[in-house]
Amino acid sequence: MAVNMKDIAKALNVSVVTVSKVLNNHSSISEATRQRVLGYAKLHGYRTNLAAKGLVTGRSMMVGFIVPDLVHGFFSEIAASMSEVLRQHGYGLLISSSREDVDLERREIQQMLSRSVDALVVATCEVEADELAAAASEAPLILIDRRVAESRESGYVGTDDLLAGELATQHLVDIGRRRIAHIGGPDFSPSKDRERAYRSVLARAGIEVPDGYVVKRHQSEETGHVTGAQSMRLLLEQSPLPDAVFCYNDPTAIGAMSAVLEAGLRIPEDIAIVGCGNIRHAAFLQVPLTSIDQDAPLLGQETARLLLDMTRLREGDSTGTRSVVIKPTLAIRRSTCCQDNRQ
Amino acid sequence: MAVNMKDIAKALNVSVVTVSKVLNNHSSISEATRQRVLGYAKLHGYRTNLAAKGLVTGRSMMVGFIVPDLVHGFFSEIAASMSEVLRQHGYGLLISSSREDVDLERREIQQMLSRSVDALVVATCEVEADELAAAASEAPLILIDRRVAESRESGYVGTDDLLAGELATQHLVDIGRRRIAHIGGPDFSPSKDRERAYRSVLARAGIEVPDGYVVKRHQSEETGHVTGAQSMRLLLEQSPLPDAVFCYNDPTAIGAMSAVLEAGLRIPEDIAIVGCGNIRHAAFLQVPLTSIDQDAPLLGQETARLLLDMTRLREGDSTGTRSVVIKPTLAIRRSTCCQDNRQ
DNA sequence: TGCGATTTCAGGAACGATTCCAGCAGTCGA
DNA sequence: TCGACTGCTGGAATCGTTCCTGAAATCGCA
Repeated sequence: MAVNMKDIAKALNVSVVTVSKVLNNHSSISEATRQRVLGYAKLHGYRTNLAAKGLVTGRSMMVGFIVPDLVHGFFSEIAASMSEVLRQHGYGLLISSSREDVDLERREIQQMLSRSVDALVVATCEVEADELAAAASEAPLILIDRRVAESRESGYVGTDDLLAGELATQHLVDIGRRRIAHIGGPDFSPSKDRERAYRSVLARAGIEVPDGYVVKRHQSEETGHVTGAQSMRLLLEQSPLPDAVFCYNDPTAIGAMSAVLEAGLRIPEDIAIVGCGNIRHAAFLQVPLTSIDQDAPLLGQETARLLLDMTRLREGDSTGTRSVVIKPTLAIRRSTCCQDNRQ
Repeated sequence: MAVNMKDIAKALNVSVVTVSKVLNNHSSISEATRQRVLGYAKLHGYRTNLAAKGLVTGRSMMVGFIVPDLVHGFFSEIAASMSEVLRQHGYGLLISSSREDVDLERREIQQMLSRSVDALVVATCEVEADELAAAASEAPLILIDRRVAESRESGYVGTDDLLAGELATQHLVDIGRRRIAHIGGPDFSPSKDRERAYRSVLARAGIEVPDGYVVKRHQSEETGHVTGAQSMRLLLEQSPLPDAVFCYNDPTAIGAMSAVLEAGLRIPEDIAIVGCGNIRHAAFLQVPLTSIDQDAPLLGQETARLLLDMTRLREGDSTGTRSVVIKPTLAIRRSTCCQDNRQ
């Protein structure tokens, strides 16, 4: 069933080269042959074999995307919008999940390179920069969401996490809270920056952060809301009790909220909660959740753009920027505000 | 930087064939050469070029997955678990979204075939079976979630949607509701089966379905909760007012719930709601949502299994079954039950 | 009519790997 | 001493494309 160039060439009594030229819109082919080839190709449903094409052109027209968790709405939203832009440029998207496992991430990067992707997008859980630099030397690499210390070699697309932390914390200060706690995340740049901003906003406002007010738990296996609830229970043992919590992401905030409600306290009256990520159903939670919107679709689009730039770079036409940082915004809802401000 | 077999062969003064044999664990290579090749390969970070390998073996070790919406948790959960199983067998996953667009789906199928995937998994929005059959003749095809009329050629993995509809509706009957409405979905097998089951359970229970009690809206662009809310508003104009609604999926149910609450009615006291899909945060919604659990991770795993079977099929070793139907279960929460039964 | 210039096409090599088959030492048995 | 066998290695073809070089055909023009 599958027709290839050789078949067409044989059937039409021309050479394979001629067929190739017609199919790639090269000039220097007579209109008559052109039509014959085109006609036969369409009739028999000829389809380019991209693997073969890639072998000789050196471009597979595929982009690899490695995420820590595909089910996390943040990443799937990025994947979706990225894929959409890439598709329009003829690129396919090869996705795999590292499940927050450093070793697996390494293997998957190798695997992707083995499939000779034209570029690699990684939301890394890898701390060492060498491995990534090594990968970057083989294919254009874009780090997404999580920045790594020395990523000179690679591009970066992410959120302005300092601003994210600032918006969230400042908002809590603005609504009059003074005992503001924080639930942090794993040791990657986003949570570190968010925590840093949290501390500096409070310092600027002259508010102290008691020792037990910052909780971080490793969330290797369990999903975010489980660790969120556990962390919140720790905070509920503090005295004085916090009157607000900034959670470094939404799943954590969801867990925190359920722990607060279980303890018989009210949101936001007793404890206000801010999350980060603004997941799809944030407005429909037990208490509609105030959250920092990172605009995941935009992140995906910008990544795709940068990617296209970087792959074109080989062809000499560099446009410069290698790093895109997107400003987050605050979506205020019931969890920090007595008036239901559903967006 | 990139080392290939030719480089290794040249450096070690052996033939490419010898290198290939070592790397593929062929016997009939002396231990000495074996070690030399292996050593050199490891040292220089040799990596198989899977595109080249695929060209000659005819197996690209990639599976294509086409979904209507990547962001929908149901599909991303399937993708994640499927990818995990496939990964363990050396397969990569090429994902793309059809955005519920028949034309786009067709183009993406062609694109995947052009990349010579070893198998294709499609949650189709196509109603005509011909195109799919054509695709199936070129690569093993598995339909997922949505069944198409005559899919002899292809495999199928999905939920027992009749049972899903039955569980949901029967549950509403069991808790004493009698004015049970339904919000249906687009014209694919899952929603059709769920509606069919809804009607037959009610008929069996001797409960009538008034004319305006079944609402269906096209949800081309908007996300589920928007159409859910719109549909619910239509139901709220009915008289007598329904005292329960079975929504064909969770996003719709979320929208329906918010419309009910906005109208100043209580869930479940005035109107009970059942969804389907049991999305990740179903337990943390405004009112924790009773939902039909389709076990998306299991669906993904079974798809991967079936896939592996089907690709092995060429090699003569067929195991028979081409179709897997998974029994859903009922997850009862507040939206149908006054006692908070959070799982 | 003949020559160079120009269009139009064909052939061969390459891309990186696999696979089939042949060849070449050695070793063993007769 | 010779043939057969075994163990190891290499040559050549192949997969479907693209790219580069070169040849044939056409044409204009002297």
